[in-house]
Amino acid sequence: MAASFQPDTHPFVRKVESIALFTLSADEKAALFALPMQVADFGPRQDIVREHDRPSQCFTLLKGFACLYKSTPAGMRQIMAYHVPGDMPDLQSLHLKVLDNGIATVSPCRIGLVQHEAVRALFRTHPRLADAFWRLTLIDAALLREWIVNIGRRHAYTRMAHLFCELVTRLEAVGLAQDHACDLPMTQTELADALGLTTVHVNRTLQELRSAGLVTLRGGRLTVNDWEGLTAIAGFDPIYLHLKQFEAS
Amino acid sequence: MAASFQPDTHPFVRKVESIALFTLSADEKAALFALPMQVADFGPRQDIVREHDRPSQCFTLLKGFACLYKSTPAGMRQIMAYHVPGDMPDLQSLHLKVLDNGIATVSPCRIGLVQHEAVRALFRTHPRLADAFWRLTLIDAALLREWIVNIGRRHAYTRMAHLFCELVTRLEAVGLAQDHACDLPMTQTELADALGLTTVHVNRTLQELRSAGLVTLRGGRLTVNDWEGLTAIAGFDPIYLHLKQFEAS
DNA sequence: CGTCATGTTGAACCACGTCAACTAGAGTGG
DNA sequence: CCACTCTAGTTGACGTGGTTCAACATGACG
Repeated sequence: MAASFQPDTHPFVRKVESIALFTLSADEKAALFALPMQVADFGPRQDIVREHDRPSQCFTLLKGFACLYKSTPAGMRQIMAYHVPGDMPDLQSLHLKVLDNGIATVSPCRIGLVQHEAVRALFRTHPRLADAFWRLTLIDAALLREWIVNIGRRHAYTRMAHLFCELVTRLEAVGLAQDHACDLPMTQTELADALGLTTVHVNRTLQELRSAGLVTLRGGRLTVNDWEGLTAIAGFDPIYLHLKQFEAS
Repeated sequence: MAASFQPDTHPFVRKVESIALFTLSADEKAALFALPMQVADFGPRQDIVREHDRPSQCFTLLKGFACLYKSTPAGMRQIMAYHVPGDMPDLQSLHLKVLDNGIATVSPCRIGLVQHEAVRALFRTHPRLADAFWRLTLIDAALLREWIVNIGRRHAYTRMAHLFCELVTRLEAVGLAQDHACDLPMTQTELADALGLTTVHVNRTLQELRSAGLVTLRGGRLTVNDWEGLTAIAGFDPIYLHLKQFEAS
């Protein structure tokens, strides 16, 4: 695995640890860390995999932001999910032969490629990890459900607020946000593709959110100035993120 | 299991068989069929499970149509998926403690309840079935991705066309549609909730599709009069359904 | 100091929503 | 067999959130 990481600071190990419903044994952690991983670097706005690919490997994001997207025949793009370090955006390819979406970088990214066969071998020696990985894919699906609600039933203003709530909460959970502020390297065009809006309208909506004193987004950095207000407007209920902190009892 | 079914005609057994990437052994089929299942009946438009439930069992749809939905604080409803006989709409609850969505019947439904523990026991004795079940949840997630694109980037006319393409294709795959015609028991209000539109606009769009000679929907029955035309307008690419027929290498 | 991507603005337009009334059928009861 | 009711579907007039197009501003970079 990447020499630059220790077992306890490796983003993917931490991610699995943070979502597993059981406490990982030292052995399981070591096995995860020992997954043979080929590191690769990508610039911003590059495809990592494309729709209709038939990959024999999957990857984990070690550094940077990536997004999952599709294009319509009419030439429009829709982003369906954002991924942050520790995520494994194409884990689904383990059981779905053909990719039904592309994955692109947002910022420059470092990824770790893992052969499907290595993952399957891991599951054979450590069956509990298969459950944890399954749960990873189920949490991703839960986010997709909330995005459908967000795009289908919220206006631009509350929709954007909700997206920011989600991103800040997720980034805080992996230590990439403090005090409701985080790096957010996407352009307004990409935000538009994620929200099902146009660039122009994203721009105006962003200004509304700013002049309402809720958030500022400039220079690739998001600052939430009024977290209470933002979550109230968005109607943000973090249950769907299935973070352990919201799932207690 | 439900006395009224034989192993080879049981909707759920057929479903698992139809999506598994391997051929089920007689033993595996028998084990699936032998899952202890408690049958229950529901009238139309009833909740089967609710958001925030913490179920210790999941269920398969034996008869009827169901939908997965969420409500916003503003009181709007968004349907995120439709489910047909053979599906297991809340399989996710096996690894996610808290449900982040409700599931309601559309038409009268018969369901088969299965304890989580029984499913886990099944996986222990038949490990390959765990892979097949995982794949089930991944296919559901693939549909969610396409719905995001549909709602985010298509206009009412093409959006509705796409939904009809999906439903007809899925229903044909389980033998519930012939000649691009099938029962579709949902009201226009429910269609609106699925498409992120209002009832009024669904009504008008439906009339447009009909007067274009593409489909007719009346009395709970959908008939596609011009399949080529409908798929062309919708830009329908069935890859995302991950049916084996479209996945052949 | 020019170039290129990204962000910003204004004015016109339209897809879709809102409101409110009306119609059609499918039970139900007398 | 008809009146009563309830739900689903239909229609029209009007309002608006978001798009479109096109111009202009800004800032990073070489």
